[in-house]
Amino acid sequence: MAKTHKPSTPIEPASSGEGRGAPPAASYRAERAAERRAAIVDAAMDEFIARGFTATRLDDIAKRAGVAKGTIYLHFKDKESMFEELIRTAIVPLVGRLTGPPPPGRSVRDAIEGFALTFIAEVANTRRADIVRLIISEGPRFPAIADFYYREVISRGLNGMRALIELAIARGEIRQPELARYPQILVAPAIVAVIWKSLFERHSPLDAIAMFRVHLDLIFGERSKS
Amino acid sequence: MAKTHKPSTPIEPASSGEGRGAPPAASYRAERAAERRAAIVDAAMDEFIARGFTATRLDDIAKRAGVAKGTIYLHFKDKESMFEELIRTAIVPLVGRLTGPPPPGRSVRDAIEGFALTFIAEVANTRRADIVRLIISEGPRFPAIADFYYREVISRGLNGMRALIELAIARGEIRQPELARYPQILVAPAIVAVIWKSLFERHSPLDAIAMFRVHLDLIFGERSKS
Amino acid sequence: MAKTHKPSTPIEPASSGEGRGAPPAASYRAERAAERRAAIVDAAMDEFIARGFTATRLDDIAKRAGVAKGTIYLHFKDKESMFEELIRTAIVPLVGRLTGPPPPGRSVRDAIEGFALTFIAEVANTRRADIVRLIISEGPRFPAIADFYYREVISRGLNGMRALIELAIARGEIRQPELARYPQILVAPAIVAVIWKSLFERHSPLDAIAMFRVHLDLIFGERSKS
Amino acid sequence: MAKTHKPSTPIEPASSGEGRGAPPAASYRAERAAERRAAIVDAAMDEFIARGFTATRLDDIAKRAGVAKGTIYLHFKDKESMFEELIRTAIVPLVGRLTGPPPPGRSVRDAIEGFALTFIAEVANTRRADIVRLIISEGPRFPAIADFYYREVISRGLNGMRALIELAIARGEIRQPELARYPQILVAPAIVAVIWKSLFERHSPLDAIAMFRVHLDLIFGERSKS
DNA sequence: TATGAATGAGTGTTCATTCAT
DNA sequence: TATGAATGAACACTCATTCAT
Repeated sequence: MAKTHKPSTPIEPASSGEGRGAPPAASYRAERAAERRAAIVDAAMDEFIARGFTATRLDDIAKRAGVAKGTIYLHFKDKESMFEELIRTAIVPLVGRLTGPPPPGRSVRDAIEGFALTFIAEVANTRRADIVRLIISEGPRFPAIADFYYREVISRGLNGMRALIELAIARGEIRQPELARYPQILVAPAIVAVIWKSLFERHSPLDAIAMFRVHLDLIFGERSKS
Repeated sequence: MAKTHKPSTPIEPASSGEGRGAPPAASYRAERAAERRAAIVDAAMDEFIARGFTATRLDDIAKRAGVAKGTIYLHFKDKESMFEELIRTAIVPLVGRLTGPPPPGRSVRDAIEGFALTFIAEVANTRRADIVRLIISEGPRFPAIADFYYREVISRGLNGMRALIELAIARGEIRQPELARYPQILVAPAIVAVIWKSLFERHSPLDAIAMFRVHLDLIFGERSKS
Repeated sequence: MAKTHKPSTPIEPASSGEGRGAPPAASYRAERAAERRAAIVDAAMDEFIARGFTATRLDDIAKRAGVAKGTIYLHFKDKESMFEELIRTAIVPLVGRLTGPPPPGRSVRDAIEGFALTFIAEVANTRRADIVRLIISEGPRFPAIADFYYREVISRGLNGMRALIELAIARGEIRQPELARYPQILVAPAIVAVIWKSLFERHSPLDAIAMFRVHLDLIFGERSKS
Repeated sequence: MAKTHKPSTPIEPASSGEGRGAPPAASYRAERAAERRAAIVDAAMDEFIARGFTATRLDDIAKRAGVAKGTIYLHFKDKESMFEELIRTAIVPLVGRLTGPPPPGRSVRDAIEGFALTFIAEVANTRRADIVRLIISEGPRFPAIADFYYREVISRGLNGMRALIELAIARGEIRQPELARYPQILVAPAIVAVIWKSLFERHSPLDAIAMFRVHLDLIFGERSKS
């Protein structure tokens, strides 16, 4: 009954007409609404992750969020659009952090390793891993989600990776020019780690970071020191 | 909507059995029962793949299989055991082919490449890719499936891979001894290819075989010719 | 699985055209049919008693009788007529014994006591008690059964009782002439005993015979000795 | 078909309850809920009486009660607990009236006759007779019902009767001390009357009250006048 | 005659969605 | 805005009955 985890995503209220700078006194209602919405989003995420789209009951979401069932319909048109909106808002915040900053003065390997560590720490080892699994699960039934995800995350991410790889090739860090054609190879172990966590962690724990380092050694050549 | 693929698994009738004094030659009844069962299995696989476990309706399976709803219950106890049995019988036949034969005189790379080509041809580019996705999707809700799959497929497969890697290290084909600790790296691109096919093939087709060859180049060093 | 109780009623084969004196050699089939029918009747009785008409499954009857489900339909038109026929054949044999013989030289009390002891021994303390309960249960839904039972058992039985009561009044054994108008009073404790056995025997066992003797004492006056 | 009787039991809403700050006066919602629940209880009683537990369809109950099928599940967990709860609430109110008040200054016979008249008027000649028949019918399949009924009704009722009988013996109204051991005899004709009404009233009407008076004459001796 | 696989209408139960309060 | 009782379509599963063997 008790909710112990924090909302996975910062949510902005979408219902009221008041902007950010509305008088704080009058916006009490809007704040409450935003809180409720956040609670619903958070509860829904948990339930969808645990049961998948179809098997999730709005009743359970409402109970977990501490609101009445009807309240959900004040924030979302129906179960399906709630799900789609959830997936969107859950993933977008990640993209900026992962593809955003280009490499400073460090080696490309360090940059990629930094991204990978961030990804593994913030995705593979958190509830977000299950969101990725959820996208894999429900994607085919929600073309809109697959489309959105491909457009906003996959293609951007791969382009970012490709740019890094090309830079590394130019710098001589990577000697496999073909790799630029398949940036998926670069992230494949991270994807596998995410799936592994969801399915087999209890059968045999996996040290995603160590695995990824070995993978980088394959690509960049073994590290001299460290 | 059209069913064009062949039944994914050869199924033997499990329930009927011929009457006491029946001629040992396959009786007409037993044959018919086996046919019906195969039709149900095939139809169920299609539906489960298309909709996931919960959203699949037995009515649709029956309609697609061309039998009455009640007939399903002559072959399976309930929806859940049907699903579990399907997953099992769909995957097991693969394992033998993929882990079975140890490398003859060829190089380890050739052996692995052979396996990978088989895997990609028979899984990534067929309906079985969706079965893998189904396992990823429903695994967490069907611990029995995750258990079975880990025991029968994953651990065996990884052990096979590890043995090959160690052989390659001994022979000097691979220079990264750490790779033996993470055989997952070896197969990661194949997994990613499977997922890609299910979700993004229509956004951007992926040449799984070419990708895997680049991956092998990373591991074994670039091929001189070919 | 094993059937240990004996068939509750002697059943005559009703299907073949052969009379009783048919050549014993040629009647093997008829005998087998009669056996099967008896097994079905017996199994059906058990199941109907245990579950009532609607909740009884023909599958269970067939299994218990050791025949195939279809075989039942060779002997009975459908579930409903099977039930009605069962009730009829189960009750009729009793009527003769209970109302049949008029009192010889003994006192009326002894005659009634003899009947009552027979009834209690052969009904209240056997499976037949449950048949009575079954009639009470299903009677309203099977008017044909209530009609039949009233005609063949109740009215005859009450008339027999009434005759006995009037005889006892004429002889001075009973001093309550009104009793002849309500022969039900005479048998009421036996009915109550039957119901009690079915419902409350495990809560508090009831000595039906002793109770009935006390009841007879009320009617005939206390017995001088015993 | 027409529903003319009043709901058999005053029911209080068990599930809804008024919101936190709701006025303590019975809210409109709570009233409506109680009404609906009463309608369901009433309709269910009718259907169960007419068809027995298994043959009764929730669809019919809902239709008769004028509610949707799902509404039933707002008040009862499932068909079985609905049935058990119905039986309980249908019987309990009777017990108080029947066993409650000990005899004032009147003769024991008058007290018992008073009880019997009440019982016959309120049970044998009303729908409650069918409830008794229902208990007889379904008791063996619902041990919880038989247990409850034995505990709350039978054992209390018999104890009450026994106390009355012993009082009558002490006062010299009854000369059969053995009767105290079988209070069932006292009520047997009432039970028989109840069953008779359900099964054979249309074949031959029974004047339960007159019959019971004759029975009392047997026990207490014939009444001087009347 | 006997079988039991196959059928499909029927039933209990669930749950997304609505709407009076 | 928030509620949660009410709805009713939908679905898993059952079982009396049929019929090809």
